[in-house]
Amino acid sequence: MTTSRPKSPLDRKRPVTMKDVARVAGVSHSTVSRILNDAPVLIPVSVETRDRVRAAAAELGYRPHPLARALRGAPTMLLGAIVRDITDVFFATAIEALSTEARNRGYSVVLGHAARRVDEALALTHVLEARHCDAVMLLGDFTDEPVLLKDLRDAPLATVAIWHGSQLEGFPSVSVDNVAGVEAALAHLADLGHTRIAFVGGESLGDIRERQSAFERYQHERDVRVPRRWVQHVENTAAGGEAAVAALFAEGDPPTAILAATDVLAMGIVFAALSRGIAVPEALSVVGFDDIPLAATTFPGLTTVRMPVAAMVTEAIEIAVGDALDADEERPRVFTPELIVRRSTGPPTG
Amino acid sequence: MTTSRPKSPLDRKRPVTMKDVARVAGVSHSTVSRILNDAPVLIPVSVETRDRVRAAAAELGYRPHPLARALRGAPTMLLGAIVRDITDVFFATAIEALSTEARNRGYSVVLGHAARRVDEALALTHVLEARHCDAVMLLGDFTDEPVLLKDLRDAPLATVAIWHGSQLEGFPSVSVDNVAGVEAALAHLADLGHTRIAFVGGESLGDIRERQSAFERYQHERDVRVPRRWVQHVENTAAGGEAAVAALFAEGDPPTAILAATDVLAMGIVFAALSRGIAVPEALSVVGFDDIPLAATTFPGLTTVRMPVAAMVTEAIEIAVGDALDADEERPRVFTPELIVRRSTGPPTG
DNA sequence: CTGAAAGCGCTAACAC
DNA sequence: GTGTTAGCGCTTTCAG
Repeated sequence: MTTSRPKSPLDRKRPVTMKDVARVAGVSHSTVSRILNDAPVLIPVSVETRDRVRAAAAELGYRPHPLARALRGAPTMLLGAIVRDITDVFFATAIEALSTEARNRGYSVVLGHAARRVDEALALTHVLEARHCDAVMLLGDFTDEPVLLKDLRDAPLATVAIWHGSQLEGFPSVSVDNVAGVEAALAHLADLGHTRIAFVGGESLGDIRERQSAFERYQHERDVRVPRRWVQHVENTAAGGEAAVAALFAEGDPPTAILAATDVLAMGIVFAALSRGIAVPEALSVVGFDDIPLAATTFPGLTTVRMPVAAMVTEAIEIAVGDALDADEERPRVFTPELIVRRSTGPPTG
Repeated sequence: MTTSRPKSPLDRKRPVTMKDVARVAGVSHSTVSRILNDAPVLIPVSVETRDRVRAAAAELGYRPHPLARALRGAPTMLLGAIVRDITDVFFATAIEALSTEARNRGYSVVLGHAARRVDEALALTHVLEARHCDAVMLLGDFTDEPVLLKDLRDAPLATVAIWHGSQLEGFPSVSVDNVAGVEAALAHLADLGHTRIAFVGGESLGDIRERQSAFERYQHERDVRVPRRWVQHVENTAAGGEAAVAALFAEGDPPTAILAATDVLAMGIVFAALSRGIAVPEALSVVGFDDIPLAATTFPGLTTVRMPVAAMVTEAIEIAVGDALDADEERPRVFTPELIVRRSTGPPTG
């Protein structure tokens, strides 16, 4: 009796059901359910049967079948995450945070991976119809995937948008105060004595766009003339950073500091600068945005605007599945980022 | 009729069921099922009814309920992915590839995120019991989570291990030929004229360990004496690379080339070298492992051993859910990596 | 060609 | 205390 294995790898065939447990324990199907779900406090069950049933369940290696439960109306405890590009380090970090926070609440994350499908129309058909999530979170900007958004809007499914720039459009959203972040960064550079500051941004989507306008407005308000060349649009990769540096330092009159729209870009910039003998921060200060893990461990450590990723993600989950059932709470939650000063910024020399 | 919206955002309450469609179309429940599932080729259905039903379904915005289907034995089309650390760029890339390949086959990926839970015993309880996946893939080395592995082994669930070092242990596995990769890298360095080669590796898990032994064996076989200091163990981050460079160049007698166990490390090394005025590749050649996206775009481009990620992931999916039902196909599939030569390696000078 | 009915595994009234 | 029953939404015989 005690030597029987709960389950051999071979009976992968038919999973053990409650009925099996019931048969072995010599009770009914529903009694098993009651016991295994700990309803007993309310509806008393004899200790004896309980033990018998528990033993049987253990012996057979019973595992509840979540689908059947879900069919009865129980939540699936699955959170859909549709992310633009999980290859982007920032979003990978965000997914990790999402996964962690979700798990703390008993949820798991299923990846939507909408990323650039041509048959964009199918995105939802797959993500939604086939995957029973309790809610879905949009990570990043999806304005260029209107079909997805429409489907989501029409679906009987709680959806919340995170980092979708600030522009809400039918979904509750969680975003970051890009203006505050940019201002903190620029104020820091100004304090150090910089006046010749360039901006480098990736694709003009959501947050990136906001950061750029914040930059331009800030400088404009202070009557700082920013040469057109000092606002660079490149790919949001390290290579993009390299390209930006190339452009910025091609002619004379280079900036003494660069505000990059993301840390990935910033790292590319630092890398490119170092490799052409431009000392950081002595000859060039660089500040990034996001505070991805690499930002701290890279050398020199990157001064950056930290995104409160965990808090934002937590809030999003709360909105999506939380008890805060304030119906149409569509007002955006905006979080304030924090400037982290490391080694990549310093006073301009010369 | 034509102006009725399929569904207002407000009836998030009760999803439209087949019964609803049936009622509207004036047919039975099961007829709807037949039509909407295109069984009609075999079991003919009058064109008229079909159209009527389709119209009704469209009008009501009917969406099949996947759980009910799954309950009937249909696969859930969900693939569990348990990954050590999704923050690791390499694994993030792998997840992306997995997601893409999975989607090509109609599957979605649910993130297990086993990463370092103290209550490791619960891992499976959550990952498995609550999430009806058709199969699960283990990405990385999990030898330090025996409970997880045991649960998985006992579960009625196809599991395949990818990048778990080579050591199979009860699961079919897909891995990479680390020996071949290391040999290619070392041969390349030797061709360039290097003899003073160091190895830098992260935590001694799975693949990393294999790469280190491959390195040691290769040198040993050629009677190359490797000072103990030339095999560095550091954190698998850019900071780790920095630490390794610090150690390697602390005393005289530094190597002229470094083989890093991962690209992240290699990047840290290049970064650290550049920042202390050690030219790459003139004064120091660096080769990485993995070929993460950053490797190509970084400056200088990283010479590295490319991991055939997509192919490996595809194979894993094939094994897990494919038709290749060769029962106990537990022989490991091993893929051969390919050396990609970029700018971070060159002949030693001086 | 189409309807009735059973049943997937589970929970929750509602009996006894 | 415990068994019976119904039903979640869907597919699938089996009868017409």
